[in-house]
Amino acid sequence: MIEARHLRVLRAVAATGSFSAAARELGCTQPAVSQQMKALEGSAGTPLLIRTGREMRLTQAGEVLVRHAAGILAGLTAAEEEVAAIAGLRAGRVRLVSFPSGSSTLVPTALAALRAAHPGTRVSLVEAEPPRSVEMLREGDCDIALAFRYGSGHAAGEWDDLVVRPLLADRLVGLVPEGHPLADAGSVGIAELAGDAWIAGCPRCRRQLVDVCEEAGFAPRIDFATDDYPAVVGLVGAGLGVAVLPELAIESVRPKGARTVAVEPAVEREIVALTLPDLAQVPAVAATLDELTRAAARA
Amino acid sequence: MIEARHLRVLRAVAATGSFSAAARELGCTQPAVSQQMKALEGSAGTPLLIRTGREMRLTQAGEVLVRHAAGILAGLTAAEEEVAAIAGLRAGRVRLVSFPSGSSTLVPTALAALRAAHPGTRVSLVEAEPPRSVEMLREGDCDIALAFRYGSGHAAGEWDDLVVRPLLADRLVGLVPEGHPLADAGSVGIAELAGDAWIAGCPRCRRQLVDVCEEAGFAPRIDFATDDYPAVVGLVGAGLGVAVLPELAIESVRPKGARTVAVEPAVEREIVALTLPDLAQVPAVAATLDELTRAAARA
DNA sequence: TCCGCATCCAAGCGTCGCTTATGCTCGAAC
DNA sequence: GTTCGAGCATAAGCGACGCTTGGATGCGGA
Repeated sequence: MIEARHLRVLRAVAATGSFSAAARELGCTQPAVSQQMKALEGSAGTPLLIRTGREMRLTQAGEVLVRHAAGILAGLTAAEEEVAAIAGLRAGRVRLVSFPSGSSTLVPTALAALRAAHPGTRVSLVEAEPPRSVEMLREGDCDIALAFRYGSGHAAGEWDDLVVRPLLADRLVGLVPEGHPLADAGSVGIAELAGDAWIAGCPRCRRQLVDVCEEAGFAPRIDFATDDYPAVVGLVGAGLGVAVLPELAIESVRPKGARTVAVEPAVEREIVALTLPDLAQVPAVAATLDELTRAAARA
Repeated sequence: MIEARHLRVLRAVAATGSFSAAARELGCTQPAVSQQMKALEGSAGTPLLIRTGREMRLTQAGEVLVRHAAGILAGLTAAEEEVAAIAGLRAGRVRLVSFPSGSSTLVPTALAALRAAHPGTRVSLVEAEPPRSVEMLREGDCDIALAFRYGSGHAAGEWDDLVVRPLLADRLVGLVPEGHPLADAGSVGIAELAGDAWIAGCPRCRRQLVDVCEEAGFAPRIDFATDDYPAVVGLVGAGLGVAVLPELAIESVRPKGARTVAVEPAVEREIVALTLPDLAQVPAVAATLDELTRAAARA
């Protein structure tokens, strides 16, 4: 097995024509060079250098090795540089999966900051709801999954094998049509909306809604359910019902004909970024996580 | 510094998807693979593998390294094979320098045998007399020099720094024209030719002739001198004088009009093959030396 | 003939890398 | 639910490798 280290020394010897000069160039002692060349000749099975008096010449086999050394060492340094570029955030790719309301608020902010700090890193964004996004993460189809969970109702240990980076707590707010009796109330109890028609969000949010209402002593009459939050806002604005939905989800929606009210008891969902333990050590992934955290802090 | 050995292991891990399987393939233990991968990740500065449950996947940096590993390892094995071909006499080149009478007798026999035994080795042949041939050897312009020396008259230690492979002892024979009084003598003393005209050979042989004659008590009258031995034979055959010359030199010459006689005292020149100590270890050079020795033994 | 330069050689020592042995986790089968 | 097998990580021990230091040798130039 020829070692690349030996080829590097051989090249230096061939270039300088002397063991001592090669040692100076390589920053080691002359016996080290001498020993490495002896070792290389041993693994080559034939002499590579002929020491005739003062000068040092290559044998045919030595010339062959020096010729190959150029390509091999070039390949090695190219590999090192490419890896160093990834490690140093001058290159690299992160595959991010986010739920819809996250990808319209947190993600753009974080990616803009990431682009400014490390222009070489590329981020691809795909939208998926949990648990699909977590599944993708476990299967290696993405590097970071933005997900959310409600304080209650999520199985403990669900993400125990993952790195969970909390980003922010997203409060649920009520949304009622203008003209609704409670439209101008600063805060409403959830039970006060027991008689209204409801418009629910995504399946997990709908389940959460049902749980909260049940605790308040009633079962909501759900007339519509859609995971398209702008559509929810539109339905409420059209007077078709009331809704509770995450603050983040309506941040980028103009609530035309609808009014937001605080609801009691206060309910929050926790928005987190998930990744695999090993991926958290990857520089580009870590940097993206940091920018997501920073974007959440600014929100 | 990324080591080729690590890349080989990484490639095996990527191919098999498991440390244990890679260890089996590489013929070592699983902890060895584990440690090598940890070392490689250390020198790369970023994770290369993600261990998620059962399966093992590559990170982007890992993919980069595996991609480069193909070229680097291919280059290494190509270099190893080419050197092994030289070491194993399936390739290689020997530059041979010979004096003229050697190149017409010993050399063809040896090279034919070498070609038969190792068809891959190529030999180039150039003619030069010593000391020019020895000079070429020292300057790296050839690998083997065929030379000769007389038992007396050569400086001791002249070739002390060289490898001297004795090939054969070449006896000097006398050559007289047909019709010469001694043409039918089985053996003649050199002094009996004191009154004849002489035809000398190459400068060194001429010097040797003068020395021998001086010891016999006379100075030869040299009418012609040429290093072209067939010409010497021709001159003697034309009755222009007598000569002593190496047996080998006339072996391939038809002595037309001349007769060979043994001379007393017997004089021999020693034909040797010279090479540099390091070159003697080169397989193709060593094989050529061996074939020269064998050819000399058959002569 | 002396001196400088370069290589080789031997000894000492630190480090590296492999192996063996052990613990742990995960996934599958019963 | 429990057991079993496979695979990875870690620690200890040990052998070998490779570097450095110091000295000897040899060649070439002044």
